[in-house]
Amino acid sequence: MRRVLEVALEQLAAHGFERLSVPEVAALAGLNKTSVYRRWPTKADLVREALAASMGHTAEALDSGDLRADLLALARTAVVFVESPSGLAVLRTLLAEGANPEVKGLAAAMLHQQGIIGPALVFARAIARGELAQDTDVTLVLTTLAGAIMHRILIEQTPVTEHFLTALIDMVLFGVKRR
Amino acid sequence: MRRVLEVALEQLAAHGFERLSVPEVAALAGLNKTSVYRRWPTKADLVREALAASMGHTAEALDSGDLRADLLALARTAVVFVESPSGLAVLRTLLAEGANPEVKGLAAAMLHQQGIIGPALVFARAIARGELAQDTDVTLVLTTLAGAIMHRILIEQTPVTEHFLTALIDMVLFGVKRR
DNA sequence: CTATAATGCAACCAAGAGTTGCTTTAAGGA
DNA sequence: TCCTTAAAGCAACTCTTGGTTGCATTATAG
Repeated sequence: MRRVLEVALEQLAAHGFERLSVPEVAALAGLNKTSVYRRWPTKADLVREALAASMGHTAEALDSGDLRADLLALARTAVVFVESPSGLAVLRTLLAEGANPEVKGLAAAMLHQQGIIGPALVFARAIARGELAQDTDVTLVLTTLAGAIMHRILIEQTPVTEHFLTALIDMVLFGVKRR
Repeated sequence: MRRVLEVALEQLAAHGFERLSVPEVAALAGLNKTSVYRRWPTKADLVREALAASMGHTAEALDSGDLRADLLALARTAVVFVESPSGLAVLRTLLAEGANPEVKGLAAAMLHQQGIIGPALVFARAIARGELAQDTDVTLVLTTLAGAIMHRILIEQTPVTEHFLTALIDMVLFGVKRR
């Protein structure tokens, strides 16, 4: 039974939500499709549970007293998530099927649960600490960091190295700190 | 007949390649599906022609003598493309259906034709001019700029304002120029 | 006015998602 | 060991949808 969720996740990552076929998942898991339909009446139910089962650990908030260190740690956990099957699945789905509301809520909830919120706190503290200017455009920085990482993973399809991460964060931090 | 291509493009942008239905496109265009199937035997044929018909104008290389100005101009034309129906369609499709080879070649060709190459030249000239250090990590900068813009459009689904563009480029350029 | 090409149309086929009713298997308790 | 019950299997069916085909209709041009 656990096998079904694994297969569903694989299929989701491989083909996206739309092309995912419940009967096929059942077949690949060695089950009869009726068994699967019995437990998960809709495709969304199945996918939801598969995604939920694949995470469990949320990123805890960090506070090392240094923005760079906090960001690096945050980025590392984010990358681990985004490079994981479920992370890839969520992102791909969110990007591709941004229209489909059924999917959109599902994926967005996932991203939130996964602590894509943490960063806001980290920046707030950096500003309170005086490390960043009061009027820092936090949104811009977040967009930039997240965008670069996703571009690297989804489009260039290149693994995110530690070197890339430090270079990226150093560049952006340098750019944002003195303006 | 031209109407079919327009509708196909809309549908592609709205639902992605996989969910695009030829019969539905025909209906929306006020044609009988047989007429459409006659001219474009496969979905890929239809989409290919729809995309091809929607572009035509490629970004010409820029050389204002100032990296910031060149980048801004380049980014603006890139944004125009990415925010256009065909651009959105290509990107969404490329991201979502990166697996599907049929689609992959189609989308990749489009991106290339659209001059996502230009930036390399611009940076080469900036380095030759001495505006950037010899060992500048051009790839990182490109990844960052492209990623931020795509994140903004595809995930945040917020239009790219002039203000966002200048803030982004200023931040990144500042970060990369002195290190 | 007629020949030819383009379009419409209705019927059909095939595949795949999801449903249903019933049978079989498994497991646990008396 | 047998009986009860829950879970899984299975086959048949429905319904939707993509795609095909043969033929009728319209239009265009020589």
